[in-house]
Amino acid sequence: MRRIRLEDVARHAGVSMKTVSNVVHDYPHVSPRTREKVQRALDELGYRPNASGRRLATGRSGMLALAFSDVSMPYFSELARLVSNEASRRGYRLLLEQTGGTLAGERAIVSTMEAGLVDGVIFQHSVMSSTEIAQHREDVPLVLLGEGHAPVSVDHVMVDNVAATATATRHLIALGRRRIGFAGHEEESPSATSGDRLMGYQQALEEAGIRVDMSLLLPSKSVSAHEAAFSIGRALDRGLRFDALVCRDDLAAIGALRALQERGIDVPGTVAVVGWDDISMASFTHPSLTTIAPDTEAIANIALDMLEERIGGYDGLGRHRIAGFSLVVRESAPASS
Amino acid sequence: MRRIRLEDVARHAGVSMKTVSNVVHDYPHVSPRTREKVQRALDELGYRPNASGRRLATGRSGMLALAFSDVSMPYFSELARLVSNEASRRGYRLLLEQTGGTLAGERAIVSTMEAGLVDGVIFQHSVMSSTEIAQHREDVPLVLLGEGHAPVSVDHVMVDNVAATATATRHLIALGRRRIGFAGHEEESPSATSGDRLMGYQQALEEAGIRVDMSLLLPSKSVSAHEAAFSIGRALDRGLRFDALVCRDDLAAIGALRALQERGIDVPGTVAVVGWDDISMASFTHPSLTTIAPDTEAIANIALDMLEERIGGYDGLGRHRIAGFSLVVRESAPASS
DNA sequence: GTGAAAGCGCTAACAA
DNA sequence: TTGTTAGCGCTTTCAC
Repeated sequence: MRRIRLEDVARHAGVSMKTVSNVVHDYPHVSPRTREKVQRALDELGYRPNASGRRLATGRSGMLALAFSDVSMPYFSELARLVSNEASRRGYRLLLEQTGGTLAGERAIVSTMEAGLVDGVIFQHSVMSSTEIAQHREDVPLVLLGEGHAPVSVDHVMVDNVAATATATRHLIALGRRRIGFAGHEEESPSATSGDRLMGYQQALEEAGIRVDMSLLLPSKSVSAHEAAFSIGRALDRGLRFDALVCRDDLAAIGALRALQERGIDVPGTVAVVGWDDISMASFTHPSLTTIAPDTEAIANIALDMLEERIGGYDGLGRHRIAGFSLVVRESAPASS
Repeated sequence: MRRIRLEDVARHAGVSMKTVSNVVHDYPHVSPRTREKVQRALDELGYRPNASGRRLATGRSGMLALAFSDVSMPYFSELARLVSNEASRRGYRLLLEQTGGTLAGERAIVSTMEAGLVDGVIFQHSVMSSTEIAQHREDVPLVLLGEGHAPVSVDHVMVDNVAATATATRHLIALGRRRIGFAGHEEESPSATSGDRLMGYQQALEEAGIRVDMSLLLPSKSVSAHEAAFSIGRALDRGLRFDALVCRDDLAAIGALRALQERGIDVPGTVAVVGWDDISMASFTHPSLTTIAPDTEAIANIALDMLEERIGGYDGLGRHRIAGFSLVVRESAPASS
């Protein structure tokens, strides 16, 4: 059984394709009689519009791509949920692209993307230089997410990671902690995200007159709970001591909790821990995590707003927007009371 | 600057569109000279094929849809990662669709999907009847994931939830536990998944001659760590006692750990807990979770295999495939030693 | 080995 | 208000 086309419906109803198209699209100027007649034909034949045809004719695909390293990471999956919901509210479908966090993966996304596949791209890059991204991407509307310097030509939304991490660090200082470590950043070539967070950490320490002790920097082989637990555990076993830990993200914090608990070290009694992201699991760890909650809803909305403006033809310079954050105080680093 | 089309390249190279197309697609029968000439034109003009055009001509979109309730749930996001990777390995892009776990949401996915948008759909439904899905979907290749009875016409891949949950329950029995509860299923109208798991739980108890005590069934308002923690906590506060808990999924188990810890109840000493899914967080809870690990890689692969066969024209009856599982023993319900 | 031309299904400008 | 028609960019017979 062949697919039903617009033309079939037109013939069946005894009208032109244009009229059928009008009915399908709920155009105002159709006489009730015609409309009804066409509607009946539509129903009888079970017409389903063909997306490719429409796309070719309009030049719009109705799809957006969301690209980042790995959906299975809670921060990204929670972001994907928001972006997907908001995109479908705005009439777009969402294409998911994973880069694996590698340069090759990010390059593949950027260069492979065929013209006309998607109307716009939201891309959280981590290794590729944003200038390189901008070059390849002059043809498709693009919004960059996350840290790093965006080139002037490209829209960008981020959270002030430096300020946020400083806030978290100050919270620990207010708790009376002095030997405050930082954990979970990449061992070699830290990402822009890690860089900013380290900077905020350092800033808050210096502000309080605490010297930054390099031995309290505990990077891990990769950004994951597992590797963080491993490297923090190893440091503890070597005899390193600290009374608080600022973690690169909640996964690292969860790894930290694990490493500390395995060694019978009390959290937050002996070591207070703060995370970053406020993934939903953060309320359910034991103890629950004090963490930075970026305003992901704002991120999703701003990104989509800017993308829609670009799709709509806006062609100005790249905009640079900041989304908010807040410190969510839970058990792993309670209020100083 | 206008987009470069195939025709532009053809004119520039002084050949026909067909020849350019041949070069683009690496067709064998092109003379080296022509090939080189065309390639040069391609490079000079910076040609990028237009996806919509190709799609319309070939009838293939190169896209698959993956639909389920909510990407932010760890089981789904981890599944999405696998499916996305495997799909792109096979040359497909992945469209993400969230149903919100509601009937309306599932219906929207199924009926809204325009023809030609995707070449196939992988759908983990939870409320919609599979017969209804099958009806709406005669035009697009479809593979159903998860529990529930699939209609004969539709391909389906699932894990034997009854057997798996029975295995988990037997593990608790072998540990000497006798008052074994079940937690985290939906309060009203349990999903097929919850139903199967409850059945496996019951089966194992009966096998061991343990009477099923209805008061040990602890449903929650919705499937989430939060609601599970709430309803388990409330039961404990009412004085209910048990020595083990089979949880509907890892999120429920994480909620259970939380509720138990808040009340100072030792896990696994006083209460042993098992989960379902083996989400990556399961290794990092405190104590880490003993859980059922479905073979999600197999699920992803089998689903994609079947989908590709359908796309390739296979038109037989629906196949019904079973993916494996294993019990991963961790701290929350250790080996009986 | 290469070219010409007829679609794929839909939209939109222009007529009527 | 409705119809006609020329594309959108690519693929693919079928000649040459």
